Amino acid sequence: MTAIKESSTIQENKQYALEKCPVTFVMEKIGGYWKPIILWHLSSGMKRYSELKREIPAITEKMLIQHLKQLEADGLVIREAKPVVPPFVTYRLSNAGEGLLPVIQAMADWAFKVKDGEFL
Amino acid sequence: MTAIKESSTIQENKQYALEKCPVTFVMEKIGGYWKPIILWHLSSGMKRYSELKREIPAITEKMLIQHLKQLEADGLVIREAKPVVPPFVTYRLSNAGEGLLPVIQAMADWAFKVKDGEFL
DNA sequence: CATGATACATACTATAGGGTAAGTACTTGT
DNA sequence: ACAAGTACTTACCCTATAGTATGTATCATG
Repeated sequence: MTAIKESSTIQENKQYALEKCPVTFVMEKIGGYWKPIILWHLSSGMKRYSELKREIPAITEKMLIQHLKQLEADGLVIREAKPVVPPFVTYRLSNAGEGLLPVIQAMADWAFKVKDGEFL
Repeated sequence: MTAIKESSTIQENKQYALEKCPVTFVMEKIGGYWKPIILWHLSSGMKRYSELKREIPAITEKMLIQHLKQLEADGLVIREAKPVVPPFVTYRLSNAGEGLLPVIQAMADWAFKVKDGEFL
């Protein structure tokens, strides 16, 4: 039954969030600073690890690989490695990852509207 | 000119993010754990502070007021206080805040699709 | 035999965000 | 006189996230 304790932490309330707020469910997958940027760059197609590194110069390797792993674990991106040397590894969006593109697009639309002063 | 330093922190790259990734611009406004939940609850109309508190039982007063202030500062919600005692304060979405509803909706749609196994 | 390229891993530190607990101001009700 | 309700504020702590720096395996090439 996994009762919810009175003293509430984020961990303990994830179930609550899933039930009551699907938005938070999404934020758990693509929240944080770098994930949306990575997804944004993968939306234009499959990329090598080193390509992503070049296209997002500000990211550190630790952040890049860490978030790629998490996105993979969450089923949003697919990693494919060719057993050659030097390594050849590519990342691309899964079906679920592509399903996020409308979200990304809605965000981008809103951002541009704000910048164009459309809400003033 | 505010040149961008080589050693990059999130702060220093906010400009980059705004130019290159509108998604991050959105995350800066509604990222974090509680903001989307609050917006979600405000999407059904104007609410009193105490109503929000009741509807989101897991949130602490500190978090609630802190994020309401930030959302207000970002122009996403509008605060209205009646000069009575006990205080009567309401919060509602601004135009910009309502402009986020499609984003919220797109997120919710995706979350439900994931839960329904539509991407398997 | 050292260097470079690729795709990572790991140890440590710093900062931001969230959580706990308690206090404040003002007035009505008992 | 005291508690209760509303909308906060403040001080302190703790953890999750981000950043810095360095190390690893493999093979090709000079």
